[in-house]
Amino acid sequence: MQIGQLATRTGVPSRTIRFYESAGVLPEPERTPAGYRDYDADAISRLLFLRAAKAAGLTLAEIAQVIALRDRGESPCAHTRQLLTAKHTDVTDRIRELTALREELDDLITAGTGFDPARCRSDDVCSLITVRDEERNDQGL
Amino acid sequence: MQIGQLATRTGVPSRTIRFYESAGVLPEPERTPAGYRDYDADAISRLLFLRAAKAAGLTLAEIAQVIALRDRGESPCAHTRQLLTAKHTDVTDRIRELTALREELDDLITAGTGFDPARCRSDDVCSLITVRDEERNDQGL
DNA sequence: GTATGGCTTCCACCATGATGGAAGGTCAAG
DNA sequence: CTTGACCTTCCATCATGGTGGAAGCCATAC
Repeated sequence: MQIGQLATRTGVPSRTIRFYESAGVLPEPERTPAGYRDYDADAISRLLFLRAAKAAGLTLAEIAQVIALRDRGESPCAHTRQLLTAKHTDVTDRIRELTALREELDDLITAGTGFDPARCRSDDVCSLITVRDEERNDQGL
Repeated sequence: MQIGQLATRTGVPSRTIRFYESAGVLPEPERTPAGYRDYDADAISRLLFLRAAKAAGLTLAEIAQVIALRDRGESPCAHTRQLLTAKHTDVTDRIRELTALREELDDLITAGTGFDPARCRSDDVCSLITVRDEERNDQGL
């Protein structure tokens, strides 16, 4: 199967598939006499695994580790569990930090409530709103 | 205080402090006649907050907004509260996403405990992850 | 034959969050 | 006066995860 069909079947753009290959996350496939990448069915499960692992929050480097282990004939299960557990710890830490930050935002909101809105100078306000709008334009927020 | 002393006191390299300034996350400080940056004590708390917020996983753009709000804490208004609330919502969304990810990781790890290693030798790279992903696809997620 | 679409490679670029080095100005001590 | 630490600016580079475009094969349809 050509790269376009693999892309269609997995929902991963051809471009990104080539990028994954160049990044060492996917193995180099066979080539047709014309030089086209020629994938077998295994490529689909690999890409689906890749997609799933990314959805689970693993980086490409971490995913590459698991694939490399598997390619050496070892069972990646233990290693994968180790990666998942480490990731779980990371996420838990980040949630705790974000929760603390949310409490600070809570305090700021509470402190802001009850002040006279009439003191709102349009110059001051608009500079904040402007920053926000610029970010929206830049990042589609 | 010069940038080096600020760096020492906050644990943030001079280089990074200048980068933060160029990125608009920190205000431009006063300058000595020689052109050296001259910080006041407020810069320390500002940098420490920045470091904490960064540790919480916020982007510099997001931190810049919150810092701007802190700066304007003495003249809050409806718009600033609106922005605070929006920021609060963003953080809450992020916490929810991370919590979902953590639960997914939890499930993956739990499912992997006592996992039959024989299943790892299927044509999947590691069924520890792909099995879960297939279940999720079945549910239309 | 040629138009079209798909494939190839390579190089560049985007955002994010920095870090490194070069070249030079400033300043206090010896 | 020189040395060395510190400061300045600017440009380049890194890692991450891609996206975009150009130039050029390849295969098929008309």
